[in-house]
Amino acid sequence: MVSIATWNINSVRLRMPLVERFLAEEAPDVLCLQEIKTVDETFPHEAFEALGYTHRAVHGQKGYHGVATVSRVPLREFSRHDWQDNGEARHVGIELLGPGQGLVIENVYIPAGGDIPDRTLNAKFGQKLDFLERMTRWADAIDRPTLIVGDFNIAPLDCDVYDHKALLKVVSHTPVEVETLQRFADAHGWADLGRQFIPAPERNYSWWSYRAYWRGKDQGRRLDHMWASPDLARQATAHRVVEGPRTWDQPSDHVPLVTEFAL
DNA sequence: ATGGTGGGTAGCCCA
Repeated sequence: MVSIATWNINSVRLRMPLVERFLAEEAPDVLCLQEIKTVDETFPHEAFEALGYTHRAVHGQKGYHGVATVSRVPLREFSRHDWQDNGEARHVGIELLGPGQGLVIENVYIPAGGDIPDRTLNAKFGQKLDFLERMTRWADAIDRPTLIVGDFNIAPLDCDVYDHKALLKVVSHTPVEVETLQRFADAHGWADLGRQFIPAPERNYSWWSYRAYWRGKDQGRRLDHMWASPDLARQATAHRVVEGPRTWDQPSDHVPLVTEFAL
């Protein structure tokens, strides 16, 4: 069995105590982090190594964005894509070398897209859609079992948000984003593991805004995803959303997902 | 009724 987790940590240095608790409790073999907000030189390598996570691929950036994949099983860095061609660190791909040998894990942080869902008024929204289009062309050429995980910043299904109608004009749930993400899904035939194991319309959220969480109304959205190649999806044996960390001290606004594979 | 919270960086940008 190989277990793989993904978590938008929103500053790995600030939240290392939460990461340590999560690793102690869930013990995934591989953890894919997004929004580490630091570069390789200031990444908390020692803390991960002390817990046995001695393998890593860090694609960091000072202050913003940044992704890292850490592991207690051997891996090698496989690729780094810049689908906006603007230098932002939003992807790192690895290949497992020991248990799960040959599996490719793509760790991605899709741009949030700003506040206004109109590319003529908000360049960030256009950049988000363009990022997805370029990912789609890339995915069309994938020819080996691959798992893609991360913060997609899109909640695709009606039941992936607390109020579908109210969020139709809110970036993360607009029809044009959902349609663009669907074209990405179709390009490789990705299986959405979150919904393979927690079928619609069951409640399934991974993010609650800092602004609204205090209201206590469970106004969540499913922005984080784990998608598998068709053959790999059949080897997935369990999947869970670990909501506990959202209630821990100084939490990320996202919670981790974990999938287990019979590999 | 158009706020609210949070992180990193530097004298605001991003989410």
